[in-house]
Amino acid sequence: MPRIVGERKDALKGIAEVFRVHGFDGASLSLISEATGFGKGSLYHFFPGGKEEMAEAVLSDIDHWFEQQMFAPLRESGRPREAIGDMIANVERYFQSGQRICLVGAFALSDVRDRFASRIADYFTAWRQALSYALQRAGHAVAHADALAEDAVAGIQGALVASRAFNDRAVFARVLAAIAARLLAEPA
Amino acid sequence: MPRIVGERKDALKGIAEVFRVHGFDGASLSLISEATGFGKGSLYHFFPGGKEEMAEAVLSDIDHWFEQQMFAPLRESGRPREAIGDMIANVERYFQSGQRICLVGAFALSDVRDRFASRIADYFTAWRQALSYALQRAGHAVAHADALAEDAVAGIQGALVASRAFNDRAVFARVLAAIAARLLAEPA
DNA sequence: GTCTATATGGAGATAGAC
DNA sequence: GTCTATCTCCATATAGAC
Repeated sequence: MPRIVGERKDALKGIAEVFRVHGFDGASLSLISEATGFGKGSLYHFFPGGKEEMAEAVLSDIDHWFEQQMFAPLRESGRPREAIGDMIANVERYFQSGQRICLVGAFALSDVRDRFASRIADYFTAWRQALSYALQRAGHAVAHADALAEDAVAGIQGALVASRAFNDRAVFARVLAAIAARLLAEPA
Repeated sequence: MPRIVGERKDALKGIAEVFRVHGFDGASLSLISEATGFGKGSLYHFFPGGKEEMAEAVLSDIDHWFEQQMFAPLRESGRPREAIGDMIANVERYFQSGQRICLVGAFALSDVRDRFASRIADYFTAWRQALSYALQRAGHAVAHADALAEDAVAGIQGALVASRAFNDRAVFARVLAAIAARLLAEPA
């Protein structure tokens, strides 16, 4: 008997989770089918382009979420220092203290990087720019703000790798705290 | 006609490269066969445990290389600040300005982490300890040295992710320079 | 829109001749 | 120690009934 009628967006969260845990290559359609509750037929109905189209949709979804929850506040807040503090707290929550990795970062490190290169670069570029702009409004010179922002965005990825490597979420907390301290230090 | 007789160690570099580029799952025996010049028969003769044993051997090889080239000098040099500077230069060279990723870091981020958890943790732990010890001899208090070392080890991984994400080796150079500046700052 | 059945290819791994 | 042939399994993707 057919399940309740669904739509494309209902599958996205489950697909994202499978890509996050198993990577693009390791994300088999069986796993995706299990995680979403949709059969292969339905999945190909929603995503005729197969896994590639699923990954595009997931990356687009993540981009949208970060834009709204992380980047826009950094760009628009009247209290830039506060917005930076909120970003750190959001990072801690979103990545679950390092227990959950960054799908975009993992793709960047893997052999599918070239296939999704522009989406990956856009995500990181938007983050760096939004953070740099907040730092500038907080009183930093442009060049210094750019450097700090780039260092922080990279540092967060490093914190994720390291906390998984050490298998210790405390590592994530400590490295993130060090990044926060650099971002929130008084402008020279 | 059979090729010149080889041995296990002749295959390691090629196998490592395939794992680095394609990840554990993406590293098919065909690719490994092509990269090493050995047929599947020979590969299974050298590594009866298949891909798993190949990965163990590669990780062990990398561990050995880093121990000799990077960790031992950090632990033993009479000029710790100089040793730290050398480490940065070695990192720049080894990872080819971010064009070459860290196999251990990539494994840590992927779903094979649990399978090789202790080797991965050992590699990062040895690095962190060796660097912290050099920082202590350079005049830092133990707690500060530990924190600086952890931040730097994580930061290098982040620099690799970011430079691939931005597809810009200048990112690697800049982030690595920022890490070096923190490591070489005068002790408080 | 959902499902089952199936096509086709390539995966990891093994056997055995040389 | 090397190779080719082969086994089995599961991958992505498709076709078509409901």
